[in-house]
Amino acid sequence: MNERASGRQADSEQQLRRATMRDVAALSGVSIKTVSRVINGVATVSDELRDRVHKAIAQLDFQPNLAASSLRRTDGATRQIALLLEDVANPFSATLSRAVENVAREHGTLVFAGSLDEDPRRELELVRAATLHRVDGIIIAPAAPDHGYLHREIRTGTPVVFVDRPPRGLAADAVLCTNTEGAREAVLHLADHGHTEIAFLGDEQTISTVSERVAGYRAALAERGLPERPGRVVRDLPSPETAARAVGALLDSEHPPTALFTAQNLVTIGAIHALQERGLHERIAVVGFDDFPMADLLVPRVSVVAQDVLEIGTLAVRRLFERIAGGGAEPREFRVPTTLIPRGSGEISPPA
Amino acid sequence: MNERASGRQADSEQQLRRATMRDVAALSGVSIKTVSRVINGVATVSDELRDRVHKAIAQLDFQPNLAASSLRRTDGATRQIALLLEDVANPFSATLSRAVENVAREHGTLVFAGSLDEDPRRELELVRAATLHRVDGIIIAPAAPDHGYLHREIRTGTPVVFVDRPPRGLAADAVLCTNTEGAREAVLHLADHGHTEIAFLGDEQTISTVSERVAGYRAALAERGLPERPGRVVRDLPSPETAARAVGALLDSEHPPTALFTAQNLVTIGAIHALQERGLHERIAVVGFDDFPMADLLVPRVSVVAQDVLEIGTLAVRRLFERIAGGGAEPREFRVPTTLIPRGSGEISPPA
DNA sequence: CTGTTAGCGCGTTCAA
DNA sequence: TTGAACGCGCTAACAG
Repeated sequence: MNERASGRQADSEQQLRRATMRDVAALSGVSIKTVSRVINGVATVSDELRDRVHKAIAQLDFQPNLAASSLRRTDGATRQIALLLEDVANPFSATLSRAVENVAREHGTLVFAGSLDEDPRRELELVRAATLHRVDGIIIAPAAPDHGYLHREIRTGTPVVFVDRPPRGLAADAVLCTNTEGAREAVLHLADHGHTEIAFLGDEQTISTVSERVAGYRAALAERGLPERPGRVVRDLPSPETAARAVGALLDSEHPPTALFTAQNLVTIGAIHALQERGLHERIAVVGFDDFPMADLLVPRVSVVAQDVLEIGTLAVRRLFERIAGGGAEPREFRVPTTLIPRGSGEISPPA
Repeated sequence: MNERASGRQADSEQQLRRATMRDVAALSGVSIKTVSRVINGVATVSDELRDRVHKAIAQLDFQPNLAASSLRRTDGATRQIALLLEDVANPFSATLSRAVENVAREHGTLVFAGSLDEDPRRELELVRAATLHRVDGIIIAPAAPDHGYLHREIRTGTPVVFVDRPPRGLAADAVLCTNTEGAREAVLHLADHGHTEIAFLGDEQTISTVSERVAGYRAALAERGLPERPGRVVRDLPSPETAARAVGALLDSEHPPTALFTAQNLVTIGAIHALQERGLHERIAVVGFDDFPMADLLVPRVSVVAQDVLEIGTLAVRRLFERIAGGGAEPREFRVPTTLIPRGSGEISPPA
């Protein structure tokens, strides 16, 4: 009765049964409910009983079963949230993950991390897995084109906060960066260093993100009275390799640009590769959207418009916990400002 | 009865109660147990009842409560594991995290990710949190100096697999890389390019990791009949800044090295910074332990001994699921081989 | 301040 | 093939 019929042990030792509240109650000679009170820090327990219970807990190494507890509890909180990102291995997602963990820790809650890989089906799967586990809330950098399906989760008490990309077909909180303003600032920066021939290179992850950045690019050109030449806006570059090829094509065109605004991380990296291969990395100006590790070790150092990823994550998770606590405010969109970091590549002048 | 007294809704709509098996049973006119059988794919249910149940499930959007289920089921599996890493935001941890997620997904289980920050107390906290949630298993890149406290968890049925660093004071599975052989190969590589004055720079995260790498360094020197000059082994470099200073000191010393073996990521980056500042990055050879993003965009490209992080993570998580399934084999240490990647910085010859 | 009863949502046991 | 009773570990509502 103190062991289980299982082959799980690593050696020949018997597998131990975990102590329950009943065991603690029996050992300390109180009722199970008194143990519960002690565990939950309810004040109405005499010092003597509390001591006895604590001793029994220590002796048995009792660890309360959180799942059983939240099953019974009125608020039903499970003290776990889900964080669904593009890919936990990329620096943006990884940093976001850390920010969320830091705040979740203050709330005594654990974080499920999952990768969507830009796959809407994967998004559905992971959201479903999260609700099966009855997470207290979800933070999501979405891949799906429509999020109406989340309405049901929100209505049944699982708040959802979007990061990086806004919800579609659903009213929900979102924490985004200032895509348009950031892109505009980058392109103005290039223009102010004398460039009139500036190309835009972007990926196609989310139409909203890319289109906001294109809008910023165009706004900057318009502000400086620069024309947008045909073929200067290249999108749909899913990898550094395709980005490198696109840069090659631009440079080989009739009117090659003298500056590049690369609207995403991997695109920036691909562009730098292409420029290095042609020996043009000291002649063509580059400003990238999103900072990346090592950007200040390259030659030239890479100027970027940086997102404050920690701030985005922190805002998102704080908002989520407000919702979990019962905040019934209207859904809101938060915008975290970007910062231009001049390091060298964006300050290259055009050829005289 | 179909709503809850809670302020959680985002707008003025009523909060919905989640459907339970009881609701499904009532709507489809069968017993709760039959619903349970359908959910769990037990064959002994007539087609007609199964259909009725499926319809009711769809109509009510019923999602079984995994926690309640595992509370009752014999194996007690919760379909969640914990992954405790140095810092989910660093590339090594992030890649490991992705490998674990990929395999966990095949097993229908979610992954809690947590950061230890080299803090033993944090390790205890997170392991405790994981057991409170009754995770099915734990993968850990440990920070604590002793892991005896985990013996109890393993005995109560929570298997633990170590990654990157071995357990101490505990017999448990571990997946590590070939630190000694990798370091040896790096230093032999430098020696074979003509270097006789090779310095070792390392951090101090784990004595075992660093000391294995030092052992490899010394083995290589011995094999080539090279003496180890005093002061050539520098450890305890926690950051790129301290590493950069250490490189400066070495270069200013009486017998400056002509090649550096940097035994950890951040140390490598700090060393490159220092060399760049002195304009020596094309003259002093460098081989780093651990690959890092952008290593092939720097000038010169950085030669490294790379760990196969995906393989380490995959092995670890596979082993964990074997344990969860009840594999009672002896604890084992797996070693994943490293790979030397020559890119330029390690092939610089010493001055004639 | 303490204990008793009931039941969260579900799987198991066993009888029909 | 189906269902009733029971209990997993815990907390809520009430009684004393």
